[in-house]
Amino acid sequence: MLFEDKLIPVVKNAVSELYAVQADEKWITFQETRKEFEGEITLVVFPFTRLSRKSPEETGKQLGEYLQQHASVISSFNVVKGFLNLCLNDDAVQQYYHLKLSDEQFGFRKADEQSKPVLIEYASPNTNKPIHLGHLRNILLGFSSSRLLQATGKRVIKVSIINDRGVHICKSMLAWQKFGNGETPASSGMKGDHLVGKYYVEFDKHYKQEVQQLMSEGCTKEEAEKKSPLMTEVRSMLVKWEQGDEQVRSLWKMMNGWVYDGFDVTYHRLGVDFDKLYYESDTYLLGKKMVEEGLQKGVFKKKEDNSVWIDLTSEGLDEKIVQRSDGTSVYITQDLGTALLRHEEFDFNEKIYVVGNEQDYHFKVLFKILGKLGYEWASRLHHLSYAMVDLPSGKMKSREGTVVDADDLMDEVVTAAAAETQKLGKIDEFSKDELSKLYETLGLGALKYFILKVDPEKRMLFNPAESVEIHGNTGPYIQYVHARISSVLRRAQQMETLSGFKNLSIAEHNGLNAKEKELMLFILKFEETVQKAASAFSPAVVANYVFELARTFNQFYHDNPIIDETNPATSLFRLKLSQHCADTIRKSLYLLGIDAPERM
RNA sequence: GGUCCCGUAGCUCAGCUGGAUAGAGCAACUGCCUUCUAAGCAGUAGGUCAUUGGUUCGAAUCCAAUCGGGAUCACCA
Repeated sequence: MLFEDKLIPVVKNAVSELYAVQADEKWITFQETRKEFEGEITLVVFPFTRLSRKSPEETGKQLGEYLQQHASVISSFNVVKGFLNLCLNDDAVQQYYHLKLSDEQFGFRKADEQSKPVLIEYASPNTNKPIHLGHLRNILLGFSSSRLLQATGKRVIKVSIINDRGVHICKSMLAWQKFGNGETPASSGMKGDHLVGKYYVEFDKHYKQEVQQLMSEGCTKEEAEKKSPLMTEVRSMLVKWEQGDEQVRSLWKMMNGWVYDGFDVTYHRLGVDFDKLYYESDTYLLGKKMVEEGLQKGVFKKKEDNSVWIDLTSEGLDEKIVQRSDGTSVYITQDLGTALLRHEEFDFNEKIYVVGNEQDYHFKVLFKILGKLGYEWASRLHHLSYAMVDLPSGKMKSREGTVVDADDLMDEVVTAAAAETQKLGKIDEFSKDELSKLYETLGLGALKYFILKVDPEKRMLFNPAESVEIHGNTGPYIQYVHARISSVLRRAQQMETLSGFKNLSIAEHNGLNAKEKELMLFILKFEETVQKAASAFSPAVVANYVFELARTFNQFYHDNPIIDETNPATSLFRLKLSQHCADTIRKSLYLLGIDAPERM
């Protein structure tokens, strides 16, 4: 809460002077004054009534008088029931505002290059199919969180682990060999990840036919799935891959290469990136040493069949296998290995895994095991869990073809943004290139905002129609305010009387009106919003803030002339305020990975 | 069945470290553009904060139980 540091000591003094008691900070709760009352900050007085032995109203009055006299930031007060509403002194607000906003980086902390980094892992796709809506929430969340962490002064390293090996990719490879007729992204004009995805589907189709066939010959479903010649071939392909068979490996490299090219296009269009990519084919064998180590330490135990387990029943969890009876590693073995590898590589302070909440249990176990193995950094691992994305038609299911493809989705939102923009027509001054860039900015702005505004741990409903909306609580609404302010600033720049405003370090103004003051206070709240969002790993906090900020500006704008204001001092003041507002919107959107257009 | 997450307006979501008469947006209805971008602003209407009990001066917020939705408990990843 703004000004809280200044007010808390005064409240403490008030309590000790008035009631001869040492005040506990827990008793002091400030909140924003509700709109219908006068003032900006409210102190809840109920906790003090037992000290004063007076009614809440009288206690409030006593405290209010004390604060008015002893806190320079308070100009007046009023008491409503048990609430002491404090009015901030205009001068104090202006002073504080100028102090804070004189720093162009207001709200962002500089990274300490000496500090240990924070690793954040997101995206982590499989290479057998293109990126879809579910990944999108992951990627946007991860990327935005990385910016949030950076803004709080942390050194951030963005990583991804690509699940590039296993049965799934063998299925695509086999289907391509059998039915592909040498088709390539170049020959078909298809994006590589989509092409490989097509053969994954193709495999499934033929495989199902085989299973049907076998079942009609009297097999049970399980038998049929085992006996299917295609599946048998896949399994032997996987074995060959593990043995390093040259033909299989080169096919694998080629097809994965197509997929990576496809992913790059998608990431680039989304505006996200990574500092380092890891491939599961390089890491899947890691972790075995740790199993050995764990056995020696007695953390794990071996069963008769040679499989290795950890017993977490005393922690309220179950027994968990960490190595198969044939000595091969499972998912969690690999994760143990990669965690250690990355700690050795980066000596990270924290590591954040952005992974869906269906893996909550997995990460609980993973962190527990690392802790038991004695790695002190295990306590600084964090699973940034997010809930699934639903469609109006229900769950997304790849088998039922209800998956929303990320590339298609981007096309749709951009097309919709283009249509809306053309309908409104304000685009005479735009070149063709500028226009297509604007459509991208707006379409992706709508999409990203729509996804990020929802708290990560809440399930979200993705309604395609709403995701391209441009009115109300949407990305384009916020972008619009930025464009609007930019337009005013451009005009001011051209006017002789106002053109110097950009160099104005301080634009004081006598007597703030309610909207001016509200806007200043709202801009000042940016700093604590960033901190709060980062510590909660929740871009939604920033999204909600910037929407409110945009709304507040529109209200201000509606009945406060800026360059049309006849008093030049007021005009300059409002220009400066508008500029700060645009800056803050741009910074907020930056944290969400959304661009802020100068014109729209 | 055990464990975990969620349940707020017709719909999508804020608010959750306890504080005032629970807020936005969409959809519906009504006003406001010869004036800095109307992708806007203002207003009307819409609520048993799933239910019940508990803690408290005070509960959407904390605790317990119940109901509803989801996830997870693989020698899959």
